[in-house]
Amino acid sequence: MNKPDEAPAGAGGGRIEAAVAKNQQKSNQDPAQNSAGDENTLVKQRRQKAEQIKELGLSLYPNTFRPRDSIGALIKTCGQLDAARLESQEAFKYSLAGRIMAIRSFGKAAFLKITDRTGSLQLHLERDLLPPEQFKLFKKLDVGDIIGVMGHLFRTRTRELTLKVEQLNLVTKAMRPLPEKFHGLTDVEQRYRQRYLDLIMNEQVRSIFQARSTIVSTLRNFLTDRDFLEVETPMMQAIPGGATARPFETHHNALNMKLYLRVAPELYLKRLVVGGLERVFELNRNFRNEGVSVRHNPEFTMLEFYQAYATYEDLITMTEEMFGKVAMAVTGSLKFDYQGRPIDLTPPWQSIDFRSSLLEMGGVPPEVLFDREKALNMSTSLGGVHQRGDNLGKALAKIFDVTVETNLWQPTFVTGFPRDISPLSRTSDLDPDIVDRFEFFIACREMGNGFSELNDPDDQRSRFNEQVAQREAGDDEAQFMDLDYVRALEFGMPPTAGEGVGIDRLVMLMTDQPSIREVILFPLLRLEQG
RNA sequence: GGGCCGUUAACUCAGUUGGUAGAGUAUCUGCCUUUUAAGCAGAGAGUCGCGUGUUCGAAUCACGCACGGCCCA
Repeated sequence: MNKPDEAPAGAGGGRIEAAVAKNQQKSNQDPAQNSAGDENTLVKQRRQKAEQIKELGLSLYPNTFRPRDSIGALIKTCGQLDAARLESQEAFKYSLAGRIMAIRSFGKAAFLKITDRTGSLQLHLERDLLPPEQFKLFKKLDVGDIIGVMGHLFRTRTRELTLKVEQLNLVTKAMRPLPEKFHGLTDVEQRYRQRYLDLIMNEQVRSIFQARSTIVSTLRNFLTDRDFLEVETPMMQAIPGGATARPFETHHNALNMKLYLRVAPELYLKRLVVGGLERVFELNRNFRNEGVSVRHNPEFTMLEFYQAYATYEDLITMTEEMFGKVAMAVTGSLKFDYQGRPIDLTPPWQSIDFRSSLLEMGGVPPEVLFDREKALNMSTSLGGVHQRGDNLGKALAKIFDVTVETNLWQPTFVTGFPRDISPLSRTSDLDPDIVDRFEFFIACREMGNGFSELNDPDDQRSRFNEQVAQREAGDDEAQFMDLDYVRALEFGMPPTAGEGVGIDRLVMLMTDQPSIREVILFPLLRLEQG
């Protein structure tokens, strides 16, 4: 590890390492230990049991048991068989591994419940059916331990499918107790900090992340089926670009170079289109240095895809299809409820022009649409915060956010965005003030953004210059000049349409979750204190 | 950044007007070979988030801080 005085001069490395050291000091405190260093009694008792298991000649963490079956598969094949049928196949042995979630012991017999990745099953242990040392082992087991078992299936008096255990193996001893079986873990903070416990205890949480995986693979298949190439472009960028957002800064020691975490992959993906990869996509993380809320996490997942010889109108159709595929994969229908209100993804979705939406849904007087001062005044009176240099488009966008967006429950494309808030979009052939761009909204949330790409290098250079001027005027979300990107366009980019979709918000929609933190396994939290 | 709410045993939660800290689950001991949040009898378990103040006395009141949640920006 570097000592602070070895950090490159002027890099602030010493300060960073000091901060890290401070953080580590804070996080070193074990929640199960008090200040005297004594362990919690429950942990102490489990360690004693672990010692007793070792005295039986057993390892606490053997890696030898291989379950041949899974609970889910077993329920699928035998879940419908009656008691007589199960009895007739008593010679058929199953081998399973899983975590003990409940123990109901009667002294000389017991029922356990174990869970594996595919489901839960009840086990029945009888002293007289087990080798004596394995029954001794059972007496030392706790809820939370992971075991491997072999046995045959039967039905109990209440007809529950149950495995009669003929062989019991300890697979992994748990030194800490699980949360209470009935209420589970409900403390939101602890659920996020100790997501493993949340996943053990709450089946609905597991199903959210299974749905997330289904969504991501559905999107991948959708695009690769259409001949898109999946690529990975830099997350550490010397010039952050592709979105209006404040970046995180970092530093590369060996190169002594300031780097930014990307706010979007856009400019790199379009360089690839210049390079002849006419259809590309990237499904990966972006980082934006902004606050945390039910809709925002500083790192979030975005899908961006680019198709040459297409327009934003083509993407509108494609988006409807793509979301339809995802909804069918997750909910089995294009119609489902989100937070108690119906959503219908049946195409075509409604579509509205940006300015018209302000007039019709936002109650904005017509004269405000083309007057920067009036628009800024109106935005401010609605609670918007503006910098002196803010242009008409920015003012209108803020007004849109508070007046129109809140009405867009059903899926809606909004088109005709102002040019001055779209520095990477192609200017409309019909109106120089607007661009060939759409955003789409579901459940009053922006779900994605697409446009015909600006491929005129001179126009792009002047748009960057406008952004630089805004940055110099104090807008730290304005974009940077990227001369290599302009140079790439000078080699010629075919007319291209591109789109970005916020995956976390899509997962929220499809899994009916109100907060982005419920669909991110480890959402950003402040450091836990000792 | 602002407002409101929360933080009590491993977990889920009570805690009255300020008067020595409670329950259920889990744990431990004993009984129990078809239970379903198994049951019965007994026991142990606490830095009441942290700090300062008010008070004879603070989980409880006041102020500050930390962490989290919701709303707003």
